[in-house]
Amino acid sequence: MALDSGRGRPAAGGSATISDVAQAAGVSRQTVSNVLNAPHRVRPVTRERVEQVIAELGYHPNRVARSLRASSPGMVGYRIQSVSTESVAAINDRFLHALVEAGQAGNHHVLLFTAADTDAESDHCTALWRTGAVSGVVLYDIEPHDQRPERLIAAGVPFAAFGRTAAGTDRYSWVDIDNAAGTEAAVDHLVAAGHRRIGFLGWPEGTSVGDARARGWLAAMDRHGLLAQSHRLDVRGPDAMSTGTCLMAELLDRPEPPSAVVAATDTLAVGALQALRDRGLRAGEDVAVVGFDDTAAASALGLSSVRQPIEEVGRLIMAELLRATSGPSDLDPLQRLLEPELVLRASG
Amino acid sequence: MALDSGRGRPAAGGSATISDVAQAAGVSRQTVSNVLNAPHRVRPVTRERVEQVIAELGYHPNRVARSLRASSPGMVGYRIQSVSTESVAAINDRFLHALVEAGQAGNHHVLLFTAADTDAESDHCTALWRTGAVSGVVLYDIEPHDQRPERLIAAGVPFAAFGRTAAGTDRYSWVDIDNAAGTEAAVDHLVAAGHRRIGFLGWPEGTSVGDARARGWLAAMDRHGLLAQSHRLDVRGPDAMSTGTCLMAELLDRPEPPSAVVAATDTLAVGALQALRDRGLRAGEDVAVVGFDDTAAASALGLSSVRQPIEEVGRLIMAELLRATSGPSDLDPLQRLLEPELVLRASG
DNA sequence: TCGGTCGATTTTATCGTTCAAGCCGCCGTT
DNA sequence: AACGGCGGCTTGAACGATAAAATCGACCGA
Repeated sequence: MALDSGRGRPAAGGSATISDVAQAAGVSRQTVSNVLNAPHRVRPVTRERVEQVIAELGYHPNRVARSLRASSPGMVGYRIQSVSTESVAAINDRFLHALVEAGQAGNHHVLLFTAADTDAESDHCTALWRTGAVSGVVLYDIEPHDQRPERLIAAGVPFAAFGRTAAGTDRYSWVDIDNAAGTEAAVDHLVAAGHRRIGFLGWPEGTSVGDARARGWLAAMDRHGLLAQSHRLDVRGPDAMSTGTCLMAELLDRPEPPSAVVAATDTLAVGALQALRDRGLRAGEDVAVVGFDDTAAASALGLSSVRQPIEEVGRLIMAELLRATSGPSDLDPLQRLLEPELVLRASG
Repeated sequence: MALDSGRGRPAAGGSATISDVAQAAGVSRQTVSNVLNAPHRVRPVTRERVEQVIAELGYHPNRVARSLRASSPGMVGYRIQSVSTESVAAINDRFLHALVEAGQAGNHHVLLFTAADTDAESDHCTALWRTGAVSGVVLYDIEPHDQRPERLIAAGVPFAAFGRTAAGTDRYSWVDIDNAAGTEAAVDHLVAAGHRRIGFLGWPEGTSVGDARARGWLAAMDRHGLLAQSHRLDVRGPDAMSTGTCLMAELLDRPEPPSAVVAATDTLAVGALQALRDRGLRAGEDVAVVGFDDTAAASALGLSSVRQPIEEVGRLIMAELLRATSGPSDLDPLQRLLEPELVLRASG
């Protein structure tokens, strides 16, 4: 029988190492390793003996050592944003959950960090990658002129993004929601229900998501030939419930108020519902309201809303990142636009 | 000048290693290491030369290798829960954010994982610890008869918990909110405002958080001698907005309805507000409502609410966990009860 | 009987870092 | 001049794992 060449500590304080198992089973470290990673190379008799010792000692291979050898940490970085006190209906937690779940399926974990702004985020991502702490990072909520993609490309950090910039999108992997199609679907539905004057509650111009949702409303209204009588029903403000209430009130005060509104987020839509209630109007009967994101608030309030397949986005992004980092070489980056889906409830 | 005994690859594909720096600066690896970790041991001239080479090569010490050597991964595990579709106002994201931020301050990162239930969570925590992936874990939302603490103690996994079990709390570190004091404060405030019939909207019995909040309401009502006329104003249901609406409606239908209610969560309180509106009653004028958690929804709706210092909880838990894992030995576990604070708004 | 192939296992080297011990030269002391 | 001490640096070993190469015996065909 062979002797183990490693040190002979008998599994004292910490858990057992591969050398402990090797020694106890009377084989070499490598054979133990093979039992775990390439069982077909080991004779069944030996394998069973080793497996039994592994069970007895409660041996679990050390991830850190494995990562060092494999020069792949099995980690993906993600910046957790500070919680907004404005938005009453966010979905980034759904995204994160999907990311973690998909990562786990591919034997990767998600490592969280915080950063004050996107510049600090880029720096942190770069540092994490340079120190070998992560094999790649995930970016959330990319803006049209976001600096993050180009910075990370310059630093050589592998990444995949939810959302995309205005330019250079062919150079990196992204998954995005067809936000315009979402608001278009909302308008189409409202038109089919007989509405003609359909307002839009949106964010101020300049965000990728907000602009796309506004564009969808505009395109659909135009397609139905309703722009002439509705082009002034497009109102904007920051993403807060109070904004939704104010903007809706403003629209209702018009000489020709809308009979329906499409909101860029559930937060704005919930605010709009409030404005209706303040005037004794009933959502869905007097005025139809459609939100965006299908949050818990929407389902609780019976608010129709456009649902993003955000879990699917998380899965795709993680799968793509793992493919890119563990894969053999540089294939074409994934660029995928997913369709949202209108969920109908009492409000419209 | 000495030669470096390590291999001589000139920093090809990946980033530079400590050996590359040593070779380029004409010193040994250990000297480079000392420049970074114990600068006082290195002569200023040498130090500057090495520092310059470090900057030129863009060298960043590899965390994985460092972790292996130090046998401390610099990671803390945390289970991210699946997102509830019921609760419209959760605060676990605030907790997680605080945790990550506090960890970063102590050079630790948070590693996320998912698990179907608390048993799976315990197993995953144990596996993460046995494989050396984390130096400890954080538990969220401990129930009275939660199995997690004792399981982790049995497995030897270091942890710190938000919340505590009914028994054995002296054996582990926890931070909890004095939930009873929160609802007591709410009742005290309402009594001072002249209310006598004060209802309670809570969860069914059996949860640590829910029971404590109910207990606080009961204790304060008793202390003010109001139980006789209000003991039937305690209604319970699952934590959903619709529940809040139903329960509130039920209370309002009583022959002697409450003039104020304390809710166990903002979700229930928001539902209650809805019930008031359905009957044309005004919150804060006709009926006072106080929620719990001070979520974004509360501030958006002008709902008075009991605010948990959850960021403080996150900071304390992370600090304690780092102390316990990196500390020299087993000091007494931290056991800390924090006071919540009543935030007054228009609803009461 | 000998070279060759193959399967099972061991040996060696390596991932990148840091701890512990060793070496060398300089200074001050007696 | 011999010695101890110390600052500054290098050397060797170790952390725990795995890829690649080497070893060894058995089996096979010529």
